Amino acid sequence: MKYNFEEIEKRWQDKWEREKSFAVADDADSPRYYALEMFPYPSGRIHMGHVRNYSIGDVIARFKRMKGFSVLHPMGWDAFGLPAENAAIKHGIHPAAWTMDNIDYMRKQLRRLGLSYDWDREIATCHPDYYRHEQLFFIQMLKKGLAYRKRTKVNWCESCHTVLANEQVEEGCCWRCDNEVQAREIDGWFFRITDYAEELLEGCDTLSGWPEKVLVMQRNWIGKSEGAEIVFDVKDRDGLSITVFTTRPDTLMGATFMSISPEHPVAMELAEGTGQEDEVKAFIDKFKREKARKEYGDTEKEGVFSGSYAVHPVTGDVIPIYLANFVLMEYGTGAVMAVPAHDQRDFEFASRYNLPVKLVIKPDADVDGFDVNNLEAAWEGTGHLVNSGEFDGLFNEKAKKEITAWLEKQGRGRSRVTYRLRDWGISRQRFWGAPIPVVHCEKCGVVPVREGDLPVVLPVDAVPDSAGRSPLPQLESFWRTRCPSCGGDARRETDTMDTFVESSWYFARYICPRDDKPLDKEKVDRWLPVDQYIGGIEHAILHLLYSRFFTRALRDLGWLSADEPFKNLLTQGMVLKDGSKMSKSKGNVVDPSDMIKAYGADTVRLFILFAAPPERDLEWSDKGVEGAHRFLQRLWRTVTENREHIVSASPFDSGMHSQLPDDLKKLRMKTHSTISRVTKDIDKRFHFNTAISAIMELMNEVGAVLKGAVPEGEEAPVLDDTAWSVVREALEHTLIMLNPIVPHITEELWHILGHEDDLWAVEWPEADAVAMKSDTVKIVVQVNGKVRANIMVDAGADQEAAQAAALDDANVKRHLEGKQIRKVIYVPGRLLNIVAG
RNA sequence: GCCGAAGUGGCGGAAUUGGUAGACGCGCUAGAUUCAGGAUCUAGUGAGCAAACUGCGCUCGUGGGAGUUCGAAUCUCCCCUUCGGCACCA
Repeated sequence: MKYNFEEIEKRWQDKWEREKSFAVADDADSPRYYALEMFPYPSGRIHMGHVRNYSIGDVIARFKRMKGFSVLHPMGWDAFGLPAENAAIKHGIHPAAWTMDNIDYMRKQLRRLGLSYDWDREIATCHPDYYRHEQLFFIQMLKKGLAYRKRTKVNWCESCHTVLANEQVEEGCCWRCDNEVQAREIDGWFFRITDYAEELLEGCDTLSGWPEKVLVMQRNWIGKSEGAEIVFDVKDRDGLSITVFTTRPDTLMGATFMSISPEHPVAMELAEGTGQEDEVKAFIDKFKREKARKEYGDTEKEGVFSGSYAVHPVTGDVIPIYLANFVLMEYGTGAVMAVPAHDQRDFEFASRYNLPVKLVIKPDADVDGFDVNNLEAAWEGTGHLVNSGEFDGLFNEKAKKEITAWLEKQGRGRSRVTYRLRDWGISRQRFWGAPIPVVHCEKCGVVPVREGDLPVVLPVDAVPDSAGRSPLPQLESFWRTRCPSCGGDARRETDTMDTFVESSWYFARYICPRDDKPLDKEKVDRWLPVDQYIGGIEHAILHLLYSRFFTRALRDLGWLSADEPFKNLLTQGMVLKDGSKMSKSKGNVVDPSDMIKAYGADTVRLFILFAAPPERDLEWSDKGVEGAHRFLQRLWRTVTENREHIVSASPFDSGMHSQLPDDLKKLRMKTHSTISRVTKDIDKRFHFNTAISAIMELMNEVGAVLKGAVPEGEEAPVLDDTAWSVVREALEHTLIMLNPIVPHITEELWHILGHEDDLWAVEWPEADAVAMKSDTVKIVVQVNGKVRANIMVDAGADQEAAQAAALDDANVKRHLEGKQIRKVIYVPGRLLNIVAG
């Protein structure tokens, strides 16, 4: 009987589809488990990264199902996005048609992998039935102040007439036309994610099922820092003051000048009437040009004197105010007090412009190369305060609090927490996205679309023009509308939402995918948070942070109760070929479909799960795939060639274990220790590679038993009924354990062995403790820490017995010759170490 | 620069709590089968030393160096390399 994987895989896939085998009931009694993989962008074809992601998820889903859980395991499409627009421009096809074609093709590819999805729950985010709910959320967020509109600077390409995302700006130029990108101020929509900064940060501490790496990245991204705001009056300018933010209020007395961002609103005002106007204006212009090019990061620190002075809030000293290119308007207050003695950036700036340096914190211990009178670098460490008047002698960490308190009392400052996180800009001047559901009315201003009028449908009779411009602002049938408030002429918003908005709540929609309302709270609360989320590390910040925010926003709108969307997260590594990421430009792409055609889905799944643990990068190996295929061939032959004997053998009665001959006891021990090992590897660690290798060992042992039973000159093994029973037990458990990994071949062999039930629905086995117990155990004997012998002792042997047996060993004797035994360490069942000298 | 992860045979990777380093797979070598190739099966496969008996035995070895321990891939410290993230965040 030949292993015809193509025929076998198709037959089972058809059956699963026909019978909706993996559809899950919402109200099942059994415990629930929500297994989810990041849904794909329908780019055209699936790639190996998808295969890996979805194979991992499928093993978990199938395993949990066999463990008795009701498993929710859905799939869908992150279907809005720029590639569809590019394809539209290039091929003159509507983004919707292109996207739907891709979805149809990729759905077939996923089905061909035998993934156990509940396809009835499939969603595509470009469908109005999906995004209409998102539009409702938007309106509710708008009413709650969580969505708002503001004017802000963006990357603008004049020749393409569009805003570019940061990642589409290459060295200051448009990625498409190479035109220089300009900074332009335009209106855009934002989500107030900063309102949740603290909660998102604290939430990180509750995510014990997330990789530490991702949590670190999220915490850094949120970037909380605690410090103080300090108000400096500007000299001779009545009422004008500048507020700075600092994390080092303890160094206040060392402030010798002030640096403000060239974008600071008072920059020009400071220069007026001082004779510095021209220089300041030139500097600001230059800064704007360079900023558009995004070159800063390692640009040299530059600045210019503003012409004005600030008054030190404690000493009353007058310090110059500079414009400095490294001060960011977006962070803090856009102005800093410069303490060159204790901040490296200020130190460099001061050195360049010959500004005074005042040491106010003295290191407690002698520091190499530290000279109070001749600083070579800023001292950013701890120490005690000097040159600080009444604060002298304080430890600097304590001084932070005291100085802040002092300022507060004087009304010159207050403690303040700042976050690096900015509000989420969701406006896109693109066509292929969910329309933002508001209208602009000359009388009423910005008015949300009435909830009953949703969805605002993206027209299917328009395409982007050849330059990539969205057709919406020109499409009168789209934008011309009436104001929901006054009924007068109004213009629809033509911006669409960032596609990350769709992926911020799709995991909740899967729970009630056809519901008329966005979310059925009762159902959603039953399933969320997702028990296991699986995807690439590249989403460590964006998608995962947005989803965490959106979940909270939905919670506060009353749509669900969860705080966090994903309880456990597994970030899988990349699939590499020849040491680097597969890419068209490198020409090292391996197409999953080619592999499935040549070896079958089971082989591809087996290889990809075997080659590396999930979180690590995986090196693709054609030879390795062949090896995986060989293993399945061997499994196939072992079962089919011995089919008759196995089928007629009675199931093994575990009560008979003690009466088995040693070789069969050994095989049973292997069977059950493998069950134990595989269960742990899949359930606790997701280390499918070691689970598979353990099953391979079991197969090797079955093979050895069968081979050993082949009489001289014959081909088939000859065993008695008891032995066949034990072999049957081993092989059937092999099929069960392999089923989540290679579901088709195991299902087929299961039926070949006469079973009529579905293997995927069989209960996951428990290891038999009796079978795993052995009468004797092998222990290692060391002399002075070096292995000198392996001996067999009774399983319960005490140290005395083990030591006696060890001393009986010739090699051990030899190494102990002429030596005194000083100490013996005994680890029962493992080792005996004799220390002698 | 800062933060994080990782360095184990020719390769992918194992090693549960500090207890036989190299499981499993790939590759390679030899043999069986074969006209041949492929496939399959058997044996071997970290580096060395030693050995014409038989069984073996011995030394070294997890990026480098120190340390803790009866015992270290595993724990501590220092250094090197690679990858990833952040990058003037005041």
